[in-house]
Amino acid sequence: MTTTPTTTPPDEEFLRLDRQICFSLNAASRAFGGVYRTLLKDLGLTYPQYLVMLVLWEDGELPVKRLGERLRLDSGTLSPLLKRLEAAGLVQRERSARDERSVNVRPTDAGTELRTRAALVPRRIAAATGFDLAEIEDLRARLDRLTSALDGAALDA
Amino acid sequence: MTTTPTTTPPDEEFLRLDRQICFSLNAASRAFGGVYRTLLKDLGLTYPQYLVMLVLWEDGELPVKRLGERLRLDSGTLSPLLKRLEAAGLVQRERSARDERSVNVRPTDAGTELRTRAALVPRRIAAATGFDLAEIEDLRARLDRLTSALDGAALDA
DNA sequence: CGCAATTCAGTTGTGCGCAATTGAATGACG
DNA sequence: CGTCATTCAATTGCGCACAACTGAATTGCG
Repeated sequence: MTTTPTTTPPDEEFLRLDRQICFSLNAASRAFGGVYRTLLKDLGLTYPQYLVMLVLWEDGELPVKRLGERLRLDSGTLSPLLKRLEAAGLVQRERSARDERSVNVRPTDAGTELRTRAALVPRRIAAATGFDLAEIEDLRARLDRLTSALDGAALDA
Repeated sequence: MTTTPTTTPPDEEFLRLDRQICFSLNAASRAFGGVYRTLLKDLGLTYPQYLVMLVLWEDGELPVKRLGERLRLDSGTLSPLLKRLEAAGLVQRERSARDERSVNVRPTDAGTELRTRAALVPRRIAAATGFDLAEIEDLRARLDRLTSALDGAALDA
């Protein structure tokens, strides 16, 4: 087949499933979910709950608002999630004294102790990917750039 | 700081949120979701529904099982999703005559017509990423490789 | 043929993820 | 000081995603 300049690759060509990055991205995200699910089962955490604990281990204590900013999640997701973590005895929530609209979240002792057990997770995840650290870092950088671009583009809606 | 061979980077170092590829991946996936949400609103489709239609546009008709294999989704996700697509008049479901356990799904005329309107979506998505086609293709290949590795690693659970 | 294992779609229950709304608390402004 | 807009967390409603289960249909095997 020679090139057909009058009918360059039509839009429909790009509708093929195997051409959609979003699909590959979505599939990779869910594949990660599966691996995390098995790894985190011992800790009694889901993957999003694990992300919340990561932030709390770093920051110690912070309002729900900041937590949402760091994780790109809103209160509709975080409120019930934090209640479950509180019910599990891993975090504590309390209204800020300075600003009673705000709720501060911090890990309990049990939540803090969980960190040492969680410390093994990243290495096992990295091993499951089959990528070396440089590859992972490169991919992460590309994905962050992608997210920034997409978030920027979403503003034009 | 010189190299400290006795205490190489501890596991805890990798617990930092900004070190987790999974988080970048998850964030990128949801950022895509946001862009698709606005783009697909005109078509009356959600993003997963759009993926289903992509497969149906390619294959014309196929059983739920095959649909799930191509999209990496199970019946728990697809059954209600397909019901909604059927209620919207975009697909038709019917029991296979050869094997009554199987249900074949195919686009209705309205579903097929939607394809021409959807043809504009991929280009607009590509534009939103700010990546050129080669970059997208490269990223897609890496992600697919990642998914394969993760799916393979999940089997050891 | 007859029975057991397998293969299907569908259902149920739990947990995100997000839009939209609610209602309390705060801050700005006259 | 009062009013009004803003800023919070929480709630509601809907749609995935996945595990576990159900029940019908089919296949395999003796």
